[in-house]
Amino acid sequence: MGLRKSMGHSQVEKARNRERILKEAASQVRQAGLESLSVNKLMQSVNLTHGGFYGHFPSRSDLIAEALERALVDGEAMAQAAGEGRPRSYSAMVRGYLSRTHRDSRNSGCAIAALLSDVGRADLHAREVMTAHIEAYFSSIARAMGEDDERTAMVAVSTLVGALAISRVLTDPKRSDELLRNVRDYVLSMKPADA
Amino acid sequence: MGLRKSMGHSQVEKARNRERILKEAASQVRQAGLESLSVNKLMQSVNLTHGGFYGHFPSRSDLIAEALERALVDGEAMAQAAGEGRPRSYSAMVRGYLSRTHRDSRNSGCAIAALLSDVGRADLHAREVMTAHIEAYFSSIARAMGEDDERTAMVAVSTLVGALAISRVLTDPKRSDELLRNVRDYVLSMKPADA
DNA sequence: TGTACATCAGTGAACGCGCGTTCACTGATGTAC
DNA sequence: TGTACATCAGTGAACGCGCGTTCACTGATGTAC
Repeated sequence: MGLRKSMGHSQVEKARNRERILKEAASQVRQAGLESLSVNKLMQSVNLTHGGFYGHFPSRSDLIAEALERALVDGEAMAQAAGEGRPRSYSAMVRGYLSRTHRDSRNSGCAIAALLSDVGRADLHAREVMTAHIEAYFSSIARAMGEDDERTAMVAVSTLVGALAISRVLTDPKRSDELLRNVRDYVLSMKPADA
Repeated sequence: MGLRKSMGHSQVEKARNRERILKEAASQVRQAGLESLSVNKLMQSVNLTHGGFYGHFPSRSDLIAEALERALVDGEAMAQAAGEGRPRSYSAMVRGYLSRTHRDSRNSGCAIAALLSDVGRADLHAREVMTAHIEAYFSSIARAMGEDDERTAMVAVSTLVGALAISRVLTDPKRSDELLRNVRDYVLSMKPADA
């Protein structure tokens, strides 16, 4: 039938479409797992046809790798959003991370927690991508704690990520809230006596 | 072609085959994720044909639910194995959980860590199955700590599970080992002054 | 113990379906003059 | 500014493939006598 409307054929439009595809892919991957991504469904959900996909990405697996990176970056951007330029305090980071809001917004929150066990069994490239973001998170938490070595920060990150992921499994909302509160209070107390 | 050999047609054999299918399914699910399970491949890997599957399970999704439960039970059995009847000490539990051996044996270790983010986005039934095992793990760790409430145990479990899952993502083996050691030492120190 | 036969565990061809990927095509874009 | 045309973003039919599931069939099991 040809083109349905006056649809975009400019280079600007192409770049915008690539961005829309990637953003949607990052969201879908975070919601349903790395391997859940379907080229057909993805293109439909940004109102394009499946054939056009290959003008933007060489293959589904390349897209997945980029979508993982994007999901991780988006998660960090969200964490810093409330910080208004300056780095957020340790307390604000922990409270935000272990909040009910974060637990309930899987399509925009921390992608480390959302894709942790998926990436643990994924190919080396995916693991490299996430490793870089985990290391960055270690540093970021260490800085916020005011520690000069990362040892406590590694523990704190393990606890934050584990607790958030577990809170998404527990079926009783009250029990899940309770876990978040308990762990939040504990992790807050991990920071050495304040400045 | 009919049957290839004198293959099992007895009820005893059927029960044994069901068990083989389920055990293999639990292993595959743990290795590659809940949704990775393929009826064809699964039956091939236990040397049966795909059609026979439906004599054992009503559908793929029923099998997945049973395989998840099995994986969780197997993981607990493994944790208790070294205990020789008596419950293992807190120290032994933590050291075993955060060992390189456990990290590297994904097809027999703790299924909570292996399937954490998968189940976090799975259907209610899968979440219920894993919730029961998480709660049991909270209790088990609380008992081993000698605590009368579970609050510290919830933190310890979050930390153990998070650290194990992260250790499977990190691409540098030395860095992964370092994480396991740091978290192990920290979690060991969470037990209140010994009896 | 031996024979006749109903049961049923497992086989393998067949089904419709959705997948990732390819490709000839369409028509708007944007450049050359 | 206006016209001619090469480029190329996006379309949608088609491909081979593996999937979950069904089913007529085979032949060993195990029961009735």
